[in-house]
Amino acid sequence: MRTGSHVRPTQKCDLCPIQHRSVCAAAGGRIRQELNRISFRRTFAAGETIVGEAEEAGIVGNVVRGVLRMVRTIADGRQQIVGLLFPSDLFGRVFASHSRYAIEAATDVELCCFDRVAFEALLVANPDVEHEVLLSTLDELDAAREWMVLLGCQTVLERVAAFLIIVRRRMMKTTSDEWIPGMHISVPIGRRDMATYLGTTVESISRTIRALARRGVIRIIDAQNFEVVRWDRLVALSGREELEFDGGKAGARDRRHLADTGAVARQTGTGRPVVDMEK
Amino acid sequence: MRTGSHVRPTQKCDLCPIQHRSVCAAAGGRIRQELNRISFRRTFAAGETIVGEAEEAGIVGNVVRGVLRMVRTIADGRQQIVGLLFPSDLFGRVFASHSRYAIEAATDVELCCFDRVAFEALLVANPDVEHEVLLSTLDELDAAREWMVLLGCQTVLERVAAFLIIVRRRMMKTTSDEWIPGMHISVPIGRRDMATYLGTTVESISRTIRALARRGVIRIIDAQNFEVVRWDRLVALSGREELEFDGGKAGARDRRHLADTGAVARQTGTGRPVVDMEK
DNA sequence: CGAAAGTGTTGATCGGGATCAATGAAGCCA
DNA sequence: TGGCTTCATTGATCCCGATCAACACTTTCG
Repeated sequence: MRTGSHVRPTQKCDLCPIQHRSVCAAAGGRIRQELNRISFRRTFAAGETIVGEAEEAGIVGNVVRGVLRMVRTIADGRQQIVGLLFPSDLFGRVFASHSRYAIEAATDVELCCFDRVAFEALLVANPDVEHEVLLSTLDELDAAREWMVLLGCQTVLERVAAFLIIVRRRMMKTTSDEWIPGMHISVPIGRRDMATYLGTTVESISRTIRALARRGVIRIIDAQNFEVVRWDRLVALSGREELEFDGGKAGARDRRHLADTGAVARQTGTGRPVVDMEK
Repeated sequence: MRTGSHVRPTQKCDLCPIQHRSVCAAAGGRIRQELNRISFRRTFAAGETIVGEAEEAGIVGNVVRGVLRMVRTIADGRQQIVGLLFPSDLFGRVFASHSRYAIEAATDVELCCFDRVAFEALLVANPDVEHEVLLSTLDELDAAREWMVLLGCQTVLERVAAFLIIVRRRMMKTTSDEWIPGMHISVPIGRRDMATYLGTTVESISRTIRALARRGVIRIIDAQNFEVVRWDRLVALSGREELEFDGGKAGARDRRHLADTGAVARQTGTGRPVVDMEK
């Protein structure tokens, strides 16, 4: 008994944990099969380089499992992580032959890869898919700018608090921010990467996390796992009453009146708040 | 004597100084006329707000003349400029009802505006134009990440040097970086905006610019105009031997070997270089 | 199994740049 | 013309966080 040719055989995409997210979710039927055809899985161990800095970047793709870091190294060896990529995030740079930063495995990772040129051709041939890529690029741009704010004018304490909040959101695959008692945050990367992402040092990261625990905001389970004891205080310490990091649509509050009434006026300096880490 | 209806009358786009740049350059014939139909010009004086932070953003468009700043204000009044927009840059956020930062006139500006929803419809109906928007969004993302590096791990001196280089490139409408003796840099914004963009203070900006002059790198003509005396040193001081800020495609050098051989290894801290501002 | 390397923590010290303060110059308007 | 505001600059001081150093603990590997 033969099955009709119109019955599609089970394909690797059908078993993919992220098939309902990212560009894959937007691709139906024919396009899905085309993606399936040109994709290939690769795994990398923590620390391996997927794409070297300024190297010819032949592949793009999705993170299936694990975390990637995008890292820029400047002349004298200083480094800055410009983004972490979690499952369902796109990695690589479409429509440019060279990446401007290295893409490395921050943990063991599993990737769904496409030949860059083939993927670009698919995008151009399928405006719906390209539209999804545009939407996700716009979200990444918003997130990058939020990070600029963090790096440009917030304290290390605020950066760490914001980082924990973001990690929770990304690891929990949720966009909601309600707090469940005993909520757990599992940070998938080490102090080094945290420091390189937050524009600070491992020592400052360590001290700041300890300070959060001492203040009763979190409880340290081990170096990578924390229990959130006071979610509200964690949010407050991040320096923003609303957290609009990635994906969340901003609230409607208009802050212009602050400047307009002169109640705050434009700041003279960076105006970093005084915080006492010791208590 | 009547002209044939196939002869298109002169339209405002035909007189536009940026008609050969931005999305307009990619739009030919019919699409150009459609853009022409839905666009409208508006001017704002320096300091005026085009779109308030987190406000319903009904318009997007192109900068025709002048400079816009995208500024984020956090709870206690601290601010960070997350981008400056020069002529031919797109402003506003397509495919989202709210902007995450205010868009303000940094100088007197002239804008070519579109109703956001109408522009989005045009993009969806014209994949070629949407493709151009994707390309420019990807470039903006690269630029935002370069800025993250600057804010995250570079000194104020490096930030100021990099800023001057970027301003020169954007104001001169060129992507080339060759240096002409007596080259002039005209900074269109004041110390306040420079500080808010560079994540520092007006005092530090002032001191750093003076230090550059004292070292013979630049000559100060007035507060906003400088002559570049030593372009090579300015580039060196920016902390990068190649300047890949916005639009420039990265060179092919691969720096992984540094880490791989352990010659530099991964930095422990931010490793900011020691510089003596006084000489 | 012991040496070596990597990771996280804590203490002591230092410095780049923020903050506070004061001045001069330039634009604005009644 | 003179008060008023904004802007740029310079000096004095302070402090957050980088740096340097030491140590415990874990993992790796010959």
